[in-house]
Amino acid sequence: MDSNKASSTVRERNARTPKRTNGIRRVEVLLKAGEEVISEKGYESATMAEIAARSDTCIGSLYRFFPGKEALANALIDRYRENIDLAFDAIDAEAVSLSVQSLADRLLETLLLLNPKGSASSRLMEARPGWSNKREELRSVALRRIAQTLRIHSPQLEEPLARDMSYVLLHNMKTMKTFAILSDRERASGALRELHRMNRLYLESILTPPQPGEN
Amino acid sequence: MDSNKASSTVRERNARTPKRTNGIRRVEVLLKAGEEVISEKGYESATMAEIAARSDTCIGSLYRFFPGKEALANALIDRYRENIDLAFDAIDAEAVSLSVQSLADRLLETLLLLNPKGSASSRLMEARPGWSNKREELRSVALRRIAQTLRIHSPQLEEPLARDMSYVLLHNMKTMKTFAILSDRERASGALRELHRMNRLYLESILTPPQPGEN
Amino acid sequence: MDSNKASSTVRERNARTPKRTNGIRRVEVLLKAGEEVISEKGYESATMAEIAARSDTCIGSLYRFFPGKEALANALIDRYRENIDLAFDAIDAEAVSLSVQSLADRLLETLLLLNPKGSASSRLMEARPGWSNKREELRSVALRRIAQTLRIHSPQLEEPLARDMSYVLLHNMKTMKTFAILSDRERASGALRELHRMNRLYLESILTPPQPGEN
Amino acid sequence: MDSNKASSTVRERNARTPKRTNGIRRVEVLLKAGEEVISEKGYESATMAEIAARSDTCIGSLYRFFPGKEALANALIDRYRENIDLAFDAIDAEAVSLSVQSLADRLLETLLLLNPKGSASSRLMEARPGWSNKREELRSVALRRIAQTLRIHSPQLEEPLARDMSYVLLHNMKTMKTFAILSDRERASGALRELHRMNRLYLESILTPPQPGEN
DNA sequence: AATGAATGAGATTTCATTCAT
DNA sequence: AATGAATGAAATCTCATTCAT
Repeated sequence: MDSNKASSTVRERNARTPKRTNGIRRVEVLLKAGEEVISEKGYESATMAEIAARSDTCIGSLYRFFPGKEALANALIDRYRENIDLAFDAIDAEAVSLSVQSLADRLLETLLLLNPKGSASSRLMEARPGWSNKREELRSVALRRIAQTLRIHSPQLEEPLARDMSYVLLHNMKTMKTFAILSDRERASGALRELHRMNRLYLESILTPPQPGEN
Repeated sequence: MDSNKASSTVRERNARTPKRTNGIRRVEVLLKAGEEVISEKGYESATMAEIAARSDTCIGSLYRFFPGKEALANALIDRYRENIDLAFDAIDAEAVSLSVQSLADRLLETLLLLNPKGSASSRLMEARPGWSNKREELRSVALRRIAQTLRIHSPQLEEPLARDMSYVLLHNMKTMKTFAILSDRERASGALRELHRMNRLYLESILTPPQPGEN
Repeated sequence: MDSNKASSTVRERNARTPKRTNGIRRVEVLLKAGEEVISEKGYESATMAEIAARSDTCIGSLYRFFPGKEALANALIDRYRENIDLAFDAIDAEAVSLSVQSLADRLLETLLLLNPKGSASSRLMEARPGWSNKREELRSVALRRIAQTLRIHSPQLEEPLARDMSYVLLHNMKTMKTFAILSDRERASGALRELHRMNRLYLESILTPPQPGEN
Repeated sequence: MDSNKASSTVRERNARTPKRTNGIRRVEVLLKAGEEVISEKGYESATMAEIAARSDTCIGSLYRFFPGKEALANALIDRYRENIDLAFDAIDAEAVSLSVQSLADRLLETLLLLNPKGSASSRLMEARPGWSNKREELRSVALRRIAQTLRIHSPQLEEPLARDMSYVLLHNMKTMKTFAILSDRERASGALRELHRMNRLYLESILTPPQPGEN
C-alpha cells in the first residue's frame, strides 16, 4: 500500500516518466516547443497557441509557467546564457593547448551545438531597441566570453582588440547557424567550408605569432 | 516635352501641377516610410498604420498603392533587387582593375549603400518558409551577383567555388549593416575595422595569384 | 458639382445624420453604451465585447476610439467631470438666492441629473488603490465643488468645515443615485423622502443663521 | 466521542492533533483572506488564487472548503448576517434606555465593527441583478433590523416610516465604513464628525418627542 | 486531505484589410 | 483620389474550476 510510491525503480525503468516531477519536465517540454516554434517562425510570428499545441498542453498551462510571451523568451535566453557559459568554460579549459585552427573551429561550432536543430538562439539574440535587455545581455555575454577565450589562448592579445574581434567572430558563429539550416545541402556544405576557411584565416592572421626567419 | 500637361489656367496649373508626378513621388515616400519602419521593427512588427502615419498618408492611400503588406515588402524587395543590380553593375565595370583589397571593401560596402540608414534589406532577405519567394529571390540575386563579380575580377576562379564564397561574402555584407547601426560608436568602429580585415584576408587568400618566387 | 457639399441644410434636416461627422457621433454612442453597461454590471464585469455589441459596432471600432477599457472609463470620467463643473456652475450662479432647503435639494439631485439612467458615475467614482487617479480626481472635483458651493451660499462658513461637509454631502448625493434605481418603487419614494429630509436638516443646522429672538 | 480518531501511537496523535480543529480554524483563515482580498479589490477582481495565497493555502484546499467563488462570498455574507443579528441583538437589548444620540452613534458604528479593517461587507451588500440573492438578503436583514431597533427604541414610530428611515440609516452606516478607510486622516476625522452630526440630527428630528412647552 | 498542475472558456487587444463618404 | 471609420479574424492573456498524484 505504501510501497506503490516507493517503487522508484519501476518509475525509472520506463524512461518517459509520465507524470511525476511534472513541473520540471513540463517546463522543459514547453521550452523545447517554444524553441522550435521561434526557430521556425521567428519571435513575432510565433504564437503562444502554437507553442502550447506543439507541446500538447493547453494555453493556460503555458501561461502558468511563463506568464507571457516575453517571459518564455527570457527563459530561453537564460538557458542559452547558461549554456554559452558552459560551452565556453569547456573551450577555455583546453584553449591554451588548442591550435589556432582548432580554436577557430571550436568557436564556430559553439552556437551551433547550443541548439543544434533550431535558430532560436540567434533569433533571440537580435536585440532590437525597445525589447527587454535580456536579449542584449545574451549578446553581451557571448561577446565577452569570446574575447575572454581569445585572451586565454593568446595572452599577449590586447583586450580592446579581443573585444573588437569578438563582434566579428560572433557574427561568424551566427552565420554558421544560418548555413546549417540551409535547405540546399550541396551549397550548404561548400558554404560551410568557406566559412571555416575564412574564420581560420582571420584568427590565424592575428593570433599566430610571427614565425622566426619567415621574412 | 515637359510642357504637355500644363495646358490649363495658371491658377489651376499651380494648384495641380504638384499633383502631377504625385504617383511616383508618393510611392517613393511610402516606400521610404516602409523601409524605415521595417528597419526598426522588423517585418512582422511593422504595422501598416505606422507606415502610413510615418509617410503622412492615410491608411487608405497606402492601400491604393500597395494592396497589402506583402505587396509593400515586395516593392521594397524589387527596389533592392534593382539597386543591387545597379551597384554590381558599377562594381563589375571596374572589377578587373581593382586590387583584391579594394574589391573586398567595395563588396562589403555594397549593401550598406543600398539603404544607408536602415536594415530593411537584410530584414527582408531573411527568407522564411511560407513567404513569397521574392525574399528568396533577393538573396539569390545577391549571391549570384557576388559570384559573378568574383569571376569577372578573377576569371580563373571556378564557378562552384565562387558560389560557395558568395554565401560567406553576403553574410559579411549583412554583418556590415548590423555594425553600422551599432549604438556603441567606439566598439562599432573597431568591429568595422576587424570585419574589413577579415573580409580582405579571405578574398586575398583565394583571389591573389601566387606570387612568383614566393616559395 | 461643388454644391453637393454645401447643402448643409439638407444634411441638418434629417436629424439622424447617418454617416457624416461620424467620429463625434460614434464616440457619443460608444460612451453611452459604455455608461449603460458599466452602470449595470460594474466596471470589472463590463466587457468590451458587450459595450461594442450594445452600440452596434464591432470590437475594432470601439478600440479605434478608446484604446482600452481604462481609456473608455477615463473618457467617461472626463465627461462627468465636465458635467459636474457645468452643474455646479449652474447651482453657484443662483446659490446666493437659494434657501437652504432648496440648496440642499439641488445638491442632492446634481449627480442624479448627470446620467439619470445609470450609476456609472458613482461606480467610477469609487476610487480603488491601484486605479488610475482619474477616478480619484473625479471625487476630488466633486468634493471641491460642493465645498465651494456651500461657501458661495454661506460666505461665513469656514473653509475646513465646508470641506468636511462635502464628504457627507457627496455621499448623500451618491445615495440618491442608488435610491433612484431601487426596484421597489414604493420603498424608493419613502426612502427618497427621508434622504431629502436628512439632507435638509443637516444643511439647515449648519447654514441657517440663528434667528434673532428665537431662544 | 472526540477520542475515536486518536487511537494510534502518541507520536502520531501529536502529529495529528493540531489538525483536529483544523477544519474550523482553516475555514476561519480562508474567510479572513477572502474578506481581505474582496475588501481591497472588490468581488470581481478578487481572484481565488490570491485568496488562497493570502491564506497560505493551495487553491485546491480553498475549493475543498468553498466549492466556488460565489460559495465563499455566500459564506462571508452568512457570517455578516449572523454578526449583524448579534450586533443588533446587543443594541436592542439596551435600546429602550439609550438616548437618541447614543442610538444614532451605536447604529453608525455597527457595520464598522463587523469587519473593522475592510469593506467586504459593503462590497458584498451591493446586490446586482443576476447575482445570488444572498446579497440582497444581507441588505434586507440589515434594513429590517435597523427598522426593528428604531421601533424598539421608539414604539410610537410607525412601521412604514421606520422602514423608510432604515434605507437612509443603512447608507449612513456604509458611508461610515468608507470614511473609516479614507487615506487622508485629517479629512477623515472631520468627515466622520460631520457624519455623526448629520446622523444624530436626523434621528433626533424624528425620534425626539416634542418637548412640552416648546410650542 | 493537500498540493499545485491542467483545462479551456472567455476577456482584452491588435491590425490587416475593406468600404463609405 | 483622399480620408479615416468599419470590420473581424486572430493573438495575448486571465482565472474559475477540475483533476491527478
